Amino acid sequence: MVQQEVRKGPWTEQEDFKLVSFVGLFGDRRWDFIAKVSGLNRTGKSCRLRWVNYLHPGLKRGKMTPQEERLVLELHSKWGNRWSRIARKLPGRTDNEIKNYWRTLMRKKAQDKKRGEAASSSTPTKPSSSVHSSISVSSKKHEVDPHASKKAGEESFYDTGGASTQDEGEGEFSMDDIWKDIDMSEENNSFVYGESEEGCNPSASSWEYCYDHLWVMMDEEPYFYALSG
DNA sequence: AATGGGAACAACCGCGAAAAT
DNA sequence: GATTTTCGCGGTTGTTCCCAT
Repeated sequence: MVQQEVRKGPWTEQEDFKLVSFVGLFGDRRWDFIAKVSGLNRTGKSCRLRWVNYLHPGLKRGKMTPQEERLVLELHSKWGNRWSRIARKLPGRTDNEIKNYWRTLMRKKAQDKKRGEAASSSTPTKPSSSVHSSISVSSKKHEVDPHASKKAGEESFYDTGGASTQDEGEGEFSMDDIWKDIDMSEENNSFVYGESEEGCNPSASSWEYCYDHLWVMMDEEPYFYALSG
């Protein structure tokens, strides 16, 4: 049998739309099934990743807040590289995001250390540029702002609040539209999302989307709030 | 104005665990 | 109970963007 080649690489808006639609229909569990029926030539794995890290509603985007940064450091010291576990304590953040953040932080630290050593052996007065103090990594790039944008075309696309300003033609819809669309089709019966009993379906990251359209944590109370509150 | 380096983000891969058959 | 399939996690790499020089 001739198998269609599996697509890889960046997702298009059309693909996103399809995926969101099918997750709305079948829930965010049966990835292999969704990958097949949706006609996306993607693996279930790829679909899941895209959903969890990017399309999942309730995701925060933009730079980590100082509280989140602190929490990540604290939890990492406790649990090590248990990214998914750490992510569960930071509502709206994904393990991938935290992992990336941590990696960047460590790299910065390493570099800084190196520079510091080099400086002390040659020109001792030279100040090191960035992160010497452990936490405040807030870089010049993004302010502490959930709406902080990064790449052009992305911010508006995934930021449910923003107007769509995509500049690379092709897709004419935004995530806003996608969610509106889903909402419309689900409007009458909560969020179809998952055929689980209560109309709520525990997702991989232990979030739930319930009748009232509120995302709530499943397993433990959001540590984040406890700490920052 | 051009360019090089660093930071942030997106996505893939491999492996192990859990669930289904 | 054994085998197969699917899912989730952690590690890694590639790409894009921004800032400083």
